[in-house]
Amino acid sequence: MATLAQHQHSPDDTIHGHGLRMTGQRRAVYDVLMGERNHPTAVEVFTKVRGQVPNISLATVYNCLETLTDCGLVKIVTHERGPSRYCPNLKDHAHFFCDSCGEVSDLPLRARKRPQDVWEVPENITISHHQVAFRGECPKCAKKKNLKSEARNPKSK
Amino acid sequence: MATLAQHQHSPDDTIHGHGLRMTGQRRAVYDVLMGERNHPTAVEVFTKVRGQVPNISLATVYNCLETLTDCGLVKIVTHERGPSRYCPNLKDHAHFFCDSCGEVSDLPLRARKRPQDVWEVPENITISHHQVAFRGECPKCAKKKNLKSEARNPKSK
DNA sequence: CACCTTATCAAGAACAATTCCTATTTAAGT
DNA sequence: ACTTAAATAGGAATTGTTCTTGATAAGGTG
Repeated sequence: MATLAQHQHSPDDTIHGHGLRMTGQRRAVYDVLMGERNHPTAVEVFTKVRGQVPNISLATVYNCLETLTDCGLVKIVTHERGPSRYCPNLKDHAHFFCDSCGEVSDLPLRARKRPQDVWEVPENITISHHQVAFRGECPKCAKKKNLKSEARNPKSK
Repeated sequence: MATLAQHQHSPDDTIHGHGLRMTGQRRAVYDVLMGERNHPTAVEVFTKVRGQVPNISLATVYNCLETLTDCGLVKIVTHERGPSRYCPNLKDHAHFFCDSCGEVSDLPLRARKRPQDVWEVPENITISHHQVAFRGECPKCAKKKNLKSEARNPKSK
C-alpha cells in the first residue's frame, strides 16, 4: 500500500508501517532527495550522501532507494535507457527532459484530467500506473542558443 | 528528417534517402517487425531473423534496428529498465504493458488531443517528443484471474 | 571489367547500470 | 545480556547494449 505514505506524517512512520527501520543510511538518502529535487541518479545520490555517511556503499544506496520506493516515499523515473532517477514528488505528474542540458523537471497533471482523455484506452483494460515523459528544450537552453546565433549573425533579428 | 518516411513509399527509398543501403539483413529485420507487431526485443528479433539469415549476429541486429530507427521506419520503445522493444507503428500512440503476461499494445492518440491538454507544460518549453506508457492488466489476464478465483470459491458470483 | 571507396558485417571484447552474494554489523524486543 | 532478524559494505556477477577490428560486399567510375 504505497499510498499509505500520504496519510502519515513522517517518513519514519511510513517505513515502520512496512515493518522496516529508518536507519542512518536511509535517512541520509531520503534527505538528499528531499534537499535538492533535481532527480538525481543513484550515483549522484551516492556522492552526495558520502558527505554525511562517508563509507556508505553504492549497493546500499541502491538498497535504500529501493526501500524508499517500495514504501512509496519516492518515485523512480526512467527515461530511454539512461540511468534511473529518483523523485520525492508524490503528486501525479509527468517529467520533462531537456535535450541540451539534461535538466529534469516536473509537469503537474491538470485538474480533473486523466491520461485516458488523450489516448484511447479500451475500457476492459485496467490501468494501475502511467508514466509520461516529454523531451525538448528548456527555456534556459533556448535562450542560450538564440544568443549564440545572434552573435554569429548580428543582422538577423 | 525522420518524417520523410511517411511521404515515401518503400522502406528502400527511405533508407536510400539517408544515403544508406537496403541490405538483406536490414530487410529481414524490418520484415520481422512488420510481420508480427508484438514489440519484440532485439534478442527476439535476432532469434526470428535467424530463420531467414542464419548467421546474422546480434550486433548486426542491433545495428539494423538502430539504422531503421534513425531512418524513422520504426520506433524504439523503452519501459522501466526492461530491454528496448521495437515498433513499426509510425502513428502517434502510447503503449500499454500488461503486468501479468507482459504483452505490449498500442493505444492511439485521440483525434485533436495533445498530451499538453492533460499536463501543465510551461509555454516557453519546446516539446519535440513525448513517450507515454500505461501499466495494468490486459482483458485476457483479468478474465483468467476471475476464472481462477471462481474455481477457488464457487459460491461467490 | 578492374579498381577504388565506403558501407556493412560477424565476432567478440568492453561497458554501464544494476542486482546478487556473503560475511559482518547493528538494532529491537525480550 | 541474549536472541533473532534486518541492514550494511564490498565485491562479484548479470543484463542489455555499444564498441572495435578485420573481413566482406556493393556501388560508382574510368
